[in-house]
Amino acid sequence: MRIDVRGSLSSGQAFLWEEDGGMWHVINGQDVLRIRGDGRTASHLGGRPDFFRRRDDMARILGSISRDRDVARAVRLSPGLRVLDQDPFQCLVTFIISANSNMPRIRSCLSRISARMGGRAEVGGREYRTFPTPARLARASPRDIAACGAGYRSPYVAAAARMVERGELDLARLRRAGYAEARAALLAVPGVGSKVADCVMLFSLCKLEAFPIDRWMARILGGRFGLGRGSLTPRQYGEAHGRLAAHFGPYAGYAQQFLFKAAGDARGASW
DNA sequence: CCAAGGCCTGAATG
DNA sequence: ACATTCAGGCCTT
Repeated sequence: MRIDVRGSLSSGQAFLWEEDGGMWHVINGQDVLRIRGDGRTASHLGGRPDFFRRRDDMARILGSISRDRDVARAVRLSPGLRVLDQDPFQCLVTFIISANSNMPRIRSCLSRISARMGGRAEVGGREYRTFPTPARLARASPRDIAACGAGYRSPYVAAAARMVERGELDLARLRRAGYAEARAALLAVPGVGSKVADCVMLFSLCKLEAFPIDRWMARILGGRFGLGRGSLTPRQYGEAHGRLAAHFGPYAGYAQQFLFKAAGDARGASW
């Protein structure tokens, strides 16, 4: 199945990207990815990032998660949707900032952080600002970060950058760790709760069983899984996550992404 | 562990 | 025009 580049980029996983003459340019950490319409990806840094997780066995994954009727329908609606494999530090900062916010503001805040603190990269005759390194962001004060529009999340972002810079949070190692270990390590970061941890794990740490339950997902699955309307307490989140992981299986994160995309499309979301 | 309240900020609503 | 409300939660009491 052909990868749906636009749909995947605009499904709430990534925010620093733009379409440019039939191509997409994505800021992924210190890298700038040039993505063609068919999903073929070139790295400015010269590595071989698997941004669209092409190594995943999609037939197996779709077969597994499509045992659920709602997921099967969502897959039929957006068969080219993919879970992205993003730069972990950028992803961590992104979802700390996402708390109690909305997509346009998340994007504008991240854009300013890159514009003011990111490196420069010339790609296709245009200059891009990449995402700041942990070291660079660790040097920034909460005021600097607040000036980018992060609001009360600013000290969390500063603290997270310092933890990564000092090696107290080893994101590269967590990519190879199990779900429980990665989750525990992330929850030790200020500004990171269950939901943000699941986002970081699914979108940048290869934990395909992670199933972020945000306000949207709570509404989408509310009746079926007894999630109720209000916000989930940590205990409720844990119990719900257990039920969802058991129901959707080892690729529950993919299921979540298809459900989220379908619900967003249904209400005519403009992102 | 649970509940309630507060929180930057800005677009959308009344 | 001006005041609430609400938004992909989390932290503190």
